[in-house]
Amino acid sequence: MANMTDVAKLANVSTATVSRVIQNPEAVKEKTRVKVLQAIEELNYQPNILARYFRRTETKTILVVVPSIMNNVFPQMIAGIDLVANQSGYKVLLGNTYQDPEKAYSYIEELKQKQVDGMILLTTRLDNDVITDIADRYPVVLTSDFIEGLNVPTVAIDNISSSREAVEHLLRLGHCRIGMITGPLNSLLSRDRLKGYRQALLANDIAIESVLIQEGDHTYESGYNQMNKFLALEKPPTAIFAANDSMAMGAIKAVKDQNMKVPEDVAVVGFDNIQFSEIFEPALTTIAQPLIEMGKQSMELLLKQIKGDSLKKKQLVLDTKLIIRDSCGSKQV
Amino acid sequence: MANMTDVAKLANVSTATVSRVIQNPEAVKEKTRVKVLQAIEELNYQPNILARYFRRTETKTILVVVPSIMNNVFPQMIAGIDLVANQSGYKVLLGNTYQDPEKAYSYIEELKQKQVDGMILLTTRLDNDVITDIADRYPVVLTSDFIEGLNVPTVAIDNISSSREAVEHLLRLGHCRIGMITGPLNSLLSRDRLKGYRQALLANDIAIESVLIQEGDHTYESGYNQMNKFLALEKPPTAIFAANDSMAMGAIKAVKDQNMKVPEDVAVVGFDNIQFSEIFEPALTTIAQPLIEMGKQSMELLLKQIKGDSLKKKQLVLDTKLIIRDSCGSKQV
DNA sequence: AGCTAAAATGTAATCCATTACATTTTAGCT
DNA sequence: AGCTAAAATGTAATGGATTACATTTTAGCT
Repeated sequence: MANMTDVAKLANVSTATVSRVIQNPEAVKEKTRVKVLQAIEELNYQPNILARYFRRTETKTILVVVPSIMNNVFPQMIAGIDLVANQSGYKVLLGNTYQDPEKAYSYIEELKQKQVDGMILLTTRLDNDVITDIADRYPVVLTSDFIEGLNVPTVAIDNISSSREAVEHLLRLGHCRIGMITGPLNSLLSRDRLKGYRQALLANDIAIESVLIQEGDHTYESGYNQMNKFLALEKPPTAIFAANDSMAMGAIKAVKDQNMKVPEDVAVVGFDNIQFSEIFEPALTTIAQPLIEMGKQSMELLLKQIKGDSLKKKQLVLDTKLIIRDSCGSKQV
Repeated sequence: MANMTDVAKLANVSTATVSRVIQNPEAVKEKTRVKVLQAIEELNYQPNILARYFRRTETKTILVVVPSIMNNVFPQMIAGIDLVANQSGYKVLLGNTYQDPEKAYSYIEELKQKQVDGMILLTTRLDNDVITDIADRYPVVLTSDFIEGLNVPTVAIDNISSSREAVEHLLRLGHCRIGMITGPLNSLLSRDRLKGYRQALLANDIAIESVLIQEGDHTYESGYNQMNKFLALEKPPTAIFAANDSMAMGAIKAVKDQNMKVPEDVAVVGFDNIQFSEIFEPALTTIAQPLIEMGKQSMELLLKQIKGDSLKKKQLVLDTKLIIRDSCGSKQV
């Protein structure tokens, strides 16, 4: 494999000139440029990227840390990230944590060791201090989990108001006994969605009943199981807000298995708008997150940091949208 | 940031010794090792990985080329790859092609430039010659698309016999007018699944009718549309083999929309066993691909190549499994 | 032609770990 | 003690692009 020196010799110039032809062609006279280009062609020269990375201490690679790529929402976010990254000449490294904070910390090491130019955290269970610390020192974007009080670049949705909107939709349809199946409450995101539920009820003078709040774990099965608890109640709820679509589907399945109907007997609203929620029967009424857009914006925000631009807006909150389909039985908004 | 020379000075040894302590500790006397380790500790030294990569011409990174990460089957394969890669100290770079061969070629460049140590292609539209060529020169694994006649390391399933099995299942249930919705026939995978369908019918002395074969594009919508064509036939098929689960679901939806029932009026069998096929109603009878396992095995195969081991078996064909659920209306095997 | 500023090019240091080869130290033996 | 083989350590070259700084060339002007 030919190196830069070979090219320089053949073209009868210095390596500096060859380098300039590659990096910054306008800085080289037309005539020399052509000469160098010919030499490159003739030797079939390709710059050694590893040498460049080493010299420049940059890798044109960013790391996306994700709890599990098999989870429905992440591939879309990653697709958005990848799209922008590609346009800007960056590569995307995948970091599965398998929910293990240990793993997450190991990815931070990669950032410290400059193996990557930046990092996007799609949700996290890391210590706030740690996040603040590395975000201070390296390009980092937090996506999806907005952590109040943290001054870290973030792209998120407003989980509280979105949940409120979902519940308000049920209220508007006349439901006043509304149950909620939450996500794991050790995560802020889950607590926020619960908070939105509470706010909506309170604003409508409906008392919060703790029997109407069940904690799930975002799986279809947990939605099924928690719904069964609701149905076993003396006075079951007439509507359910599930903190994500998988649980909503599980809940609906439980209703069906009791020979009852959705939305006639129980209305269900979900959250996420995963691909399948449209195909599911009844088609799920749900809160749509702009997943791809979130990915894109995260990458944009990261790029700005990498370039060293000062960020006017560090925290982006994107709009969600209530998608009305069939699981709540309403045609109007 | 301290470098190796700093450590060497502090520990009063040469950089060679420091390097050995890191790479090959047994080669260093206990006493010196401790001394060096202390110096490393004291200076908070971390080796410059980029320098190492450069020097060694290896990056401990592999590239996974995927048409679109948003497609249902790929995240699972990637998860399998990632698992094994992690265990072996490799990182996974994501290469979305967005179905664009141009993009795929650009990823091959990364391989050539030694930006990655190896590459796993999850399906591809690349020229056979190109694949053979780079597989000759670099560690490469082809996953999912088994290309006959190509002597390239491959992990795949037997699409032909799996499809045959799916159709035989329908035959066993007494169907003799069986339609097929294929994938895009410019892909070998799709043609193989069609071939299996043909073989099953022929083996049972049933003539192939071209009206009973419709080409879809793997989307839910195409399944829906092609099914409608079948239903418009004078003598519609009583059973359908869809080349993937999404199309199977679309087909079922079309049947339902005509106020007919699955499996009573039309039996449907799919392919892939995506997560959702279990939740879908009726739960899909389908061919399960061992996606995670395929990912794992691909990575193992790649690792062997990277290590330079000779491959006893270059081509792995993993078993699929017919998962009988409700969409064909059978309880027996 | 002669001068100057700007443009183009060259020189050589730099980034830092790795490793082939050379040298020194150690251990085991008579 | 003296010898040898083995173990441990050191020396210094190497990988290849980048770039600050120095030098040369060019263009534009009087």
